[in-house]
Amino acid sequence: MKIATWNVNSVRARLPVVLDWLDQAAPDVLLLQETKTVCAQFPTLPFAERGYQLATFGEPALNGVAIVAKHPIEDRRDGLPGDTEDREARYIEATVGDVRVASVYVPNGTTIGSDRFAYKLAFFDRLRDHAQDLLEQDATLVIGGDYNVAPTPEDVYDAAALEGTICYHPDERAKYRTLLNLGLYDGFRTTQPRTHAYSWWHYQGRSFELDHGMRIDHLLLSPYAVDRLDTCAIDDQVRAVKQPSDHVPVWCTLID
DNA sequence: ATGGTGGCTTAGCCA
Repeated sequence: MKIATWNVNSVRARLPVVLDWLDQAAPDVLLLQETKTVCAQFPTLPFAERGYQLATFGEPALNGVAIVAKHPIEDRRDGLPGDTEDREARYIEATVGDVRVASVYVPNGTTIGSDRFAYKLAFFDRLRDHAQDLLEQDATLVIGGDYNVAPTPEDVYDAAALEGTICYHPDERAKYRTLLNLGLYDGFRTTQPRTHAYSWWHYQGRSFELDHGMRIDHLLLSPYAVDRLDTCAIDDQVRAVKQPSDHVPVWCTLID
């Protein structure tokens, strides 16, 4: 089973790029973030024409997550528990085949010390608590998404320069590590322990040409899932297409 | 360099 995650930065603006990649890569499951649309405006037809089913969770203009799958999407849940006031569409989870999958869009945090940064750290606590519940049910679990955290110095283009800045602040890295400490595995690091690779490059300047990127999109796997992990890779060539997302797909294959 | 780029929605926010 091939499972991918991709922050597309608007599914409507990115539709041709997403469909091209889908036709080439043919994943069984694609976990989308930043769809930036209400569900009624989600372009469902081109996915259906390709034999994919959809579960979408959106809001106007911002955020938005979705699960795209070749097989039936069952027992979905929209949103992360732990804060009834939180209306942002950042989490969707469902069962596809014998795997529980989730698409998560962790808040960016904007500025260190801001309200948005506090929301980001609190979101990580809620994600950790919920993942713990799923692990206690012995789920074969894959949580893919834009975590907006580069975990280690190997995951940023200039660790010294970026230390303490958004997406590479020690408080964020500590929150990300609490997920690993539950017993979740970073699929990319498990299969490629020392590869420097990025999943996001800023739109500004010549970030991609200079390879000034960060690895902030991750597939986290439960023990039963990582037992079946075969390959994990980042499709960085997708950043070079016309009108790209600032993120590229990250995918893994699980042995059936 | 308080800029730079992009999307949504329409000038300001969020990333």
